[in-house]
Amino acid sequence: MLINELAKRTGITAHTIRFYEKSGLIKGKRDENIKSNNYFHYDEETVEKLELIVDAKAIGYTINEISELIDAWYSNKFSKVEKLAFLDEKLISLDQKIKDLKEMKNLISQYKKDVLDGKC
Amino acid sequence: MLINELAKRTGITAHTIRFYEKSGLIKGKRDENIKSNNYFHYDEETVEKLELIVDAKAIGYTINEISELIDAWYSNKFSKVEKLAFLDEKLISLDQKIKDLKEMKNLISQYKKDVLDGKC
DNA sequence: TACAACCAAAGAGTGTGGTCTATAGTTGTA
DNA sequence: TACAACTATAGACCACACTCTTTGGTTGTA
Repeated sequence: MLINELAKRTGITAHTIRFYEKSGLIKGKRDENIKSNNYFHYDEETVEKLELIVDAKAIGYTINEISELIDAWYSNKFSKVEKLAFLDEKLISLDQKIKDLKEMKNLISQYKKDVLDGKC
Repeated sequence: MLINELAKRTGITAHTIRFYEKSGLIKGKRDENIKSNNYFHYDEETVEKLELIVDAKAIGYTINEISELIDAWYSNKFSKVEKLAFLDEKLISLDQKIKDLKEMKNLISQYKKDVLDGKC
């Protein structure tokens, strides 16, 4: 699959995909049989990764965090134990974020009460 | 209270406080009795606002969103109905964010299972 | 009165995450 | 074979949220 098909399938522009490639989040391969061009070819795993990137960005993960997450999942850079430790860390910080969001909900609910009571 | 005391109390640098002031999030007042200088003076409300800013930033709110939130709470720019509508909107988007975070938790838990099962 | 610590305002610089432009080459269809 | 549509690379540009520097002045303590 070439970059334009990948872009269509994921809804991410070719530009941004190239940016992610440059940032090390994904990796296309050249086809060695084709010498007339230098095009990148992408596989299904890349589609999965881009979907993960979209989700992770939505919750505020940085490119760097996403890169680590992809490594924990797809690469063999880390041992089983290291991968599990990293993923546990992510789960804990997600719980913290959820807690923070709930606190903000309480705060805003309090604001609402005060507005209703004409306190401001 | 002058800027340095405000900085100490909130843990935000004077520089950043001036940046927030320039961005319209907070407003110091000049003391009209003092003509030898042009220093800003801050009240307790500003401390509250800065604490709100810290919390809101932690959950990923932009300066602009925080500015709107402060207006919804402290200013008289908006009617009661407008304030309530705005705050309800914020509550809904917070719920969405919590949902997104929970989805990411599920995803990462699945990754953990796969790592445990030696699937990657 | 020297001087460190403080203050304001303007503007330059930084890092992140894109987004766009320019250039140059390749491919597929009419 | 003309030409639209595709590709890569490099680098410019953007908004955001700071962060730091410069300049010039004020205040409080020894």
